[in-house]
Amino acid sequence: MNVEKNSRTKRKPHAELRKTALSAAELIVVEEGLSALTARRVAGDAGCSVGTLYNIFGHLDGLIGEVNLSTFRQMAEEASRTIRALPQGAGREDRLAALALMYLTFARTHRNRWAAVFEHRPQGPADQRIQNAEQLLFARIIAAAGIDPTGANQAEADSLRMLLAAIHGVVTFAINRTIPPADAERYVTLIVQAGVRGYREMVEEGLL
Amino acid sequence: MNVEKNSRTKRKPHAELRKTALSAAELIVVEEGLSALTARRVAGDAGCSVGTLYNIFGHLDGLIGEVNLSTFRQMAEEASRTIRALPQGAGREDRLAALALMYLTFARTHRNRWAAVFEHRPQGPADQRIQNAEQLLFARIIAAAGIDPTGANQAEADSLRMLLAAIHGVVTFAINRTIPPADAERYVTLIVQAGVRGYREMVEEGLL
DNA sequence: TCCATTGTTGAACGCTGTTCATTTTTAATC
DNA sequence: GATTAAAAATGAACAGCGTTCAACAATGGA
Repeated sequence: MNVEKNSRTKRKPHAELRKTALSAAELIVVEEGLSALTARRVAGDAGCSVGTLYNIFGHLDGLIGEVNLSTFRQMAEEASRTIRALPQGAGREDRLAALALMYLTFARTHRNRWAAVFEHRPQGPADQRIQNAEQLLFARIIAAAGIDPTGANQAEADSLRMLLAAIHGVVTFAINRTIPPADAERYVTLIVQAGVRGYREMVEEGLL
Repeated sequence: MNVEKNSRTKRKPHAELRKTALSAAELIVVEEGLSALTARRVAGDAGCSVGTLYNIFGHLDGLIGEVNLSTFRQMAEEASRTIRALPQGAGREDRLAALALMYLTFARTHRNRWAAVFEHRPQGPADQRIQNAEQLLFARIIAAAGIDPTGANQAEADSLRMLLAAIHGVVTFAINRTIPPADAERYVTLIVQAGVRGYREMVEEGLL
């Protein structure tokens, strides 16, 4: 029996309600996508009022940012797992291909969460914490590719950054434009190979 | 009975207001972005009521789709212009690089219009007319690259499609993540060169 | 017990897309 | 012109959105 709203016998500490609301929000995003996430819906699922939600997160953007940050961390963890699982003697091409395939797999298995990261366009300045998580992920990938992103290798690191953007583009099209799964994996691998080989060739020709 | 079988004007009764509303909508998107486009705003600018707008376009998605279709056609025309301006003896790499740079330039000079195409996520099935325009643009680019997209060259056309997705990814990051203009152009060119050369190398090695 | 502080609430505000009964305009008939 | 039926235009109304905030409840010393 649901005791009326006036009965606050089970008061939850602020931190706990925060976690409850976040879990509720994540569940909504996972199951129904970002567009289903509304303040009233989260409040209802978390068992509090909209006002309380705003006391905790300030704006709804703050809550969404929190969900996306969680997604990003999950992705970073997945990347670390992939890197650790690499064979000892794997070359740069194989390493990057493995990471690119991981990204494709992540986007597919966590479709709504992944999409939410790019669908969400906050009004104000970009969330610093998400940018930090993003940079950390990039740094790990650059390290995994065996590149020291300082001094003379700056250009190499930058070009890898562009390769990652390219992979993101291919994955985006693979997700949104209904490309057959087998093809998508082949193409993601292809773009990595083409990128690495094309880059190597240009270095050898002295074009870079 | 109102029977005017021969009257062309009668077939599209809203023709004039439709154009006015569309121009108003495009202006709003260009100057303030897709998020500023609301039914009441367009109705006010076009000098009609919201109801009339819905009589013409059905849903707001229909109006947005119309704006995006216009954007796509503009882009396709720009692509044709770029292709026509190519030197006679230009190779595939140069041709695709020119088109990729055109895409980057278009995204930058028509930022809000370009963004609207990808920000808009219609509920129902994808707009067939936009998909047609998209396919036509792809076909032109494939032709410009000197590929016959039939029979044995199918794989080559498909890999080019993926290269275009990659370019889109790089342009997206260049637009949204504030990469210095000079770098963006360099990277777009780079990804084309790397893609073409990497692909060629793999063909020569018999990997494809 | 009193009180200041802190946490919670939900009605209310202005906005959104969308609908539809009502009114206005149109055009063919008399 | 007058009549009239069909077509087109209207805008108030509805449900839902993010967001605010005066009012209320709970807490923890004094």
